[in-house]
Amino acid sequence: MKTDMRIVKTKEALHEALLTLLDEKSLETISITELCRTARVNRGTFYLHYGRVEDVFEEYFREITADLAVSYQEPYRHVAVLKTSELDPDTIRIFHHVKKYERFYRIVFSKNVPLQYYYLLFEEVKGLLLTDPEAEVRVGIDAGLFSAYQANAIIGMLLHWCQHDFSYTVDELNRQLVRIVSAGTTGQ
Amino acid sequence: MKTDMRIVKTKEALHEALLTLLDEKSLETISITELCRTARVNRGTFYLHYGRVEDVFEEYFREITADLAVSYQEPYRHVAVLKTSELDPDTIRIFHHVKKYERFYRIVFSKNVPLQYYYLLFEEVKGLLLTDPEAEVRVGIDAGLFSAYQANAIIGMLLHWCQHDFSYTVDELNRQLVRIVSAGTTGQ
DNA sequence: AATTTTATTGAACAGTTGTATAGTAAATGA
DNA sequence: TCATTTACTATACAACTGTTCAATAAAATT
Repeated sequence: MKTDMRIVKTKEALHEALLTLLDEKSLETISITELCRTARVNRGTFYLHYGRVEDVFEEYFREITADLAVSYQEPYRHVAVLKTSELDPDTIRIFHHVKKYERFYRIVFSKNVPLQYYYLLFEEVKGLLLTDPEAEVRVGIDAGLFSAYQANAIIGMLLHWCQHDFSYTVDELNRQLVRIVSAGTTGQ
Repeated sequence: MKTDMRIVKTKEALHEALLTLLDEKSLETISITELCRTARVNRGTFYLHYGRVEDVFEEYFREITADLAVSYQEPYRHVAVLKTSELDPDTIRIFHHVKKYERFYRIVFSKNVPLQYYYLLFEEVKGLLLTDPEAEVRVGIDAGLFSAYQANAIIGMLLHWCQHDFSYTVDELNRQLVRIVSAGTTGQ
């Protein structure tokens, strides 16, 4: 059975209202009452679907992280983007993606926002690494631990990028990632 | 001039009350009113020093991350703990530290908590890496970006550890880190 | 010990939160 | 098209939030 049209309408109204309000103020300062007033949705209805304003934002952000995955799945020139060896700056798509949705990632990485979005991104990037064709696990290294290490390392670059107001160019970051990864940590 | 004794007393009362309440319920569910009632501090007084319950927790957590730094500064056997080369499992202290304060890190890494604590930890670990005696920056690699990469990679392991209910032993993690780092990413 | 400074208190305010209930409206499916 | 199901609304409630204020108490300064 498909979802009730009324639910779709309610959610769309809340999504739209959230975007409108985000143009004026920060996510933390948007109250449920205010969001519902803007969306012309009863506050009780809100609680039927969500618990906090942040949950509405999360619904949005899931679509965005899905875009991240999609851009990797298309096999044209973006294959094996996060291959940790034989890494080519032109095949790395993650910085493009983040730049494209910079406005959202500024929110995701802002300090008063809950960790839930961070985990969403973390899981997404880990997933990309695990579907990496070169996933020949090294002996003695825990695969889960390793992908957590690698994925979060890249997110660390994103955090740094955001902290510096996204002032690096995408190409610059691609080159830096290649250097850091291919330099490894032993072969200085 | 030193801080007023009344302020110290008020803050201690709030700290104590927060610990008491954290034994029973999660951080997000503790209201300002409840915290003040427990601490026997007027709610208006709370707003004189803090804005949210989380800010009281942050004050605590700062002491804990300070302990992380201290354990590295003592030059006995813990020197150069996060040296990225010549890494010895016995010199790595970060997993010991996190295990010691597991109760706090469970909160810091829980999904409804604001990113502010994460950044506190991120900055602390980055600081440890930057004071690394081996900080001979490789040519063409941005030092800030590199330490962000490395620091967050390690925190990625912590996230994974927490997600798996801290079931790895400290020694196991130390060994894994050594393997991951010293295997590098090129020399498969 | 007396004076000045300032942290804390208690009270009050409008607005928000989370929850519940009964009535209404709209979508679904036969 | 009609009956059934279910999402939505309006309203109400107690508790919490963020802020302000005059009064008080307790520090710091002389």
